[in-house]
Amino acid sequence: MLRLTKKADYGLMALKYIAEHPEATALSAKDIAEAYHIPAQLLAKILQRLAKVGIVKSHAGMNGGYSLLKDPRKISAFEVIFAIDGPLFITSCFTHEGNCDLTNSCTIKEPLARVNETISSVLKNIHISDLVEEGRSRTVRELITIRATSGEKILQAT
Amino acid sequence: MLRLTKKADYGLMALKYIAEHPEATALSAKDIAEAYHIPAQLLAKILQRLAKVGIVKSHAGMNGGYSLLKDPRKISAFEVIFAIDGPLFITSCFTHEGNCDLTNSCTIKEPLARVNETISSVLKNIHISDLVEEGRSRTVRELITIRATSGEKILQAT
DNA sequence: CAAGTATACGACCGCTGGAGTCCGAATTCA
DNA sequence: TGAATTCGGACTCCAGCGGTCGTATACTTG
Ligand code: SF4
Ligand code: SF4
Repeated sequence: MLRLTKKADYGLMALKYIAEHPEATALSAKDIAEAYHIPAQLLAKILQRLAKVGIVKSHAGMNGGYSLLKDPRKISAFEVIFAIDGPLFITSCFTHEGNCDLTNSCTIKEPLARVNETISSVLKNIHISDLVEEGRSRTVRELITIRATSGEKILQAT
Repeated sequence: MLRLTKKADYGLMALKYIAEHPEATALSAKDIAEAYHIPAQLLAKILQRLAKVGIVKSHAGMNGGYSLLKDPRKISAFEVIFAIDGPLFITSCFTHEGNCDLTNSCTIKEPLARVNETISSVLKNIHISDLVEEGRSRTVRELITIRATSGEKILQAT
């Protein structure tokens, strides 16, 4: 259930790695791949996707590589995942709007859409700068505070 | 990204349907399947899974079917999804503990685990009774209130 | 300019796992 | 007993993920 693709995983790792090495003007895909023992070619493709949406900048030629284009604090996990895996969400109706032929008879669609929204906002509030900080300062208390109240208490018609 | 399986989807729909019809002692899988236009056989298997974990009770024989075993308010979306799709989570390392061979070199694992935790708690706070209410009282303000603060502000070493 | 090194990009492929089907056995009601 | 129904596993089908390859292209250095 609810799996995050490995590509997105790699993408986040790579971004974190780049953010941790601001001294380098550009980091080649191969370097990053070797640092984490992940297939270089695959990482390259991922970074290309990220370059396309303007998260990262690519420098061709020797001593080339990738460098951050945006402030690490401004890059949310959401947009990274979105750029890599596309607009795929839990409901599978919702985004493709109506591929699931049950869209009208389904009564569960709307509540799930709200759950969807919730998860999205969680991811949107996580930035790769947070991941970097995570590595430096040990034992973090809480990265996210979430308070999801039980619903039925808030549930009231307007 | 982050897809919820259709089986889990169906499971939630079925449970909601059963919860909406407390007058019936038992509802056959076929009836529910026809109501939502989903394959009956598949739904049957889903309900069997739910019966196994004690969420629902199966009655064999004619006029048989399934009935809720627990209070709708006590059945969380989390346990339903868990029962159907198994312990599959976003990280894919985390639960299978160490199938991803990068577990040690990966620096992103822990933050993601926390995200995982967050999403889980969201699902745990949603019960099928909420879904039923959703259908009756129109225009619900908010089923879930979430406040995910930006992390870095809370981020402090102990 | 030419060589060498890097990314760019699309085609390609094996395989896992989700979606769905089938069928025989067990169970219960009439 | 017989009809109706669930039970449960085995099975097929196929989209999509993870990963590879090859070629085109762009840049740097000498
Ligand atoms: S069954 Fe309902 S919630 Fe699920 S994909 Fe179809 S319309 Fe959306
Ligand atoms: S790359 Fe890291 S976060 Fe992703 S599955 Fe492997 S250990 Fe877990």
